[in-house]
Amino acid sequence: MMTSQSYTQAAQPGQGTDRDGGSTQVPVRVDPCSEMNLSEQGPIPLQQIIPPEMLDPYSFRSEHPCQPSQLMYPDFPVETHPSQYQVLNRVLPPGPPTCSQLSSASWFTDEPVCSGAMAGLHKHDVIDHQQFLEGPPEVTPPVTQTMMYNVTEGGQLVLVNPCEPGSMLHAVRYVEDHQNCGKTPGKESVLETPSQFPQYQHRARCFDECGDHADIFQPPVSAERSVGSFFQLKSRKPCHCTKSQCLKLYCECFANGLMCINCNCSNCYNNTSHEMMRQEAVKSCLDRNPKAFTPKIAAGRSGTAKGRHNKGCNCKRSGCLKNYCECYEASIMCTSSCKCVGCWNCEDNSMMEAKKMTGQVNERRPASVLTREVLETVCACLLAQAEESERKGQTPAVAQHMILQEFGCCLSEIAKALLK
DNA sequence: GAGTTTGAAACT
DNA sequence: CAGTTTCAAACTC
Repeated sequence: MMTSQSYTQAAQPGQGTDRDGGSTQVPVRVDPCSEMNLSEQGPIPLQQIIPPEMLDPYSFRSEHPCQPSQLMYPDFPVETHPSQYQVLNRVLPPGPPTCSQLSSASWFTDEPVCSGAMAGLHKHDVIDHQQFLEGPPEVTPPVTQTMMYNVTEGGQLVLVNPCEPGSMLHAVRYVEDHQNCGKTPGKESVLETPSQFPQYQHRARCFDECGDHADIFQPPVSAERSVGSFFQLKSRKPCHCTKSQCLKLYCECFANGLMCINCNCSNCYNNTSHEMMRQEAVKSCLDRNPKAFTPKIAAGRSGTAKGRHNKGCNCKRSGCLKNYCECYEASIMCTSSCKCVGCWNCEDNSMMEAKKMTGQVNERRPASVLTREVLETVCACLLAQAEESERKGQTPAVAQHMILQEFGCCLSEIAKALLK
C-alpha cells in the first residue's frame, strides 16, 4: 500500500521498498525546463520529494500489484473514474518499455497511439501533453506540447510535463517480480498530481487480466461509477467564474475535480500556482459536505445506461425541462429523490406512484399524453372551428374567440388525461 | 453581447 | 433546518 511515508523517500533507482518488498512508488517533481531532465543520467537530481502536507487530503493506495493505485479522499467511497491526471498502474515486461507500453500511458484511449511521436518511444520520448490533460481528442490533433518520459538507469520512468512545473507528479517504476500474477513483468505506475481529485480515477488492469494492451486504458466500467465522467472530461466546457476564484463548487471545473485549463475565468485559483489555497478549498468543501465531490449522477442499477441523480433536483420554475435542471441536463428522469415542483421530467406511472407515496408533487409527463394523435386531433378541432366560423360569416374577432374557446376545451381534456 | 432567469451552493 | 444571498450557467432578446 502506498503510504505517506513513501513521499519522504528519494526516488533513487533501486531504492525504496514497500511492505511487500517491492519497489516503492515515489512521486517526484521534475523540473520540466531543465535540460538535465533529458540527460542520460535521468531526472533524479532534479526530483523533488513532495511532503505529505503538500498533498491533498487523499492518500494513495495500491493493494495489489495488479490493481491501480488509487487516490482516496478520507471517508470517500472508492469509485473508479478516469482522471485528468489519471492513475495508472500496470505491468510492464522487464527491460526498456516498448512503444505500445509507453504510448498507452498518455491517456486512456480506445486506440493506444503507437505512431507518430509515440513510435519508437524509449528514452525521453514525447507524448502529447494536451492529450494527457484533456483525454483523447475526437481526432488526434497535431502535437503542440510534449510530455517526456525519462527512463532512469534504475528502470524508473518519470513523466515530465514541460508545461506544468508544479503539477506533474508522476512516478513510474519497474519491479522485477510481478508477484501476484506469477509473471515477471515490471510495473508501471503513473501518479496523478496529488491535488487532482480522485473522481476520475482510471482502473488499469494486468496484462494477463485484460489480454490485450489496447484495452488497458479504456474507461473503467463500474456500476457505481459516475455516468458521463469520462465524457464530461472529453467535452469539458470552460468555466466563466469571476467571483468564486474557481475554488467553490459553483465552478464546474472545481466541482468536477479538474483544474481550470483554457477556461474563461478570472481571478482563478484553481490551478497549480495556487496549490495550497486549492487544497484548503477542497478541504473546506469536504468539511461542509463529505460527498461534495461525489458525482451527482450515479449509474443506474444493474448497469443501466441511464443514471440517477444522487441528491435529486429542486427545480421550481423550469418544470425540469430546461438545462437549469441537473436531471434534465444529464438526460435522466427525475426520481423520487427530487424535490422538484411541477416536474415534467419524471417517469410516468411508477415514478408518479413513488412521488405520491412520498407526498411530492409531480405531474405526469406530458409526453405520455401529448401523443401525435392527440395533437393532430387538437389541430383538426381548431381547423373545424375556423371553418365553421367562416361558414357562419362571423367576424374575425368572433372567429378568433371561438377558436380560442375550442382550444381551451382541448387543453381541458388534455389536463384531465394528465391527471388520470 | 447584455440582461434576465434559474437553481445549486454558500451563508446566516 | 429553513430562509436568504451569492454565484455561474442557461436562456432570451
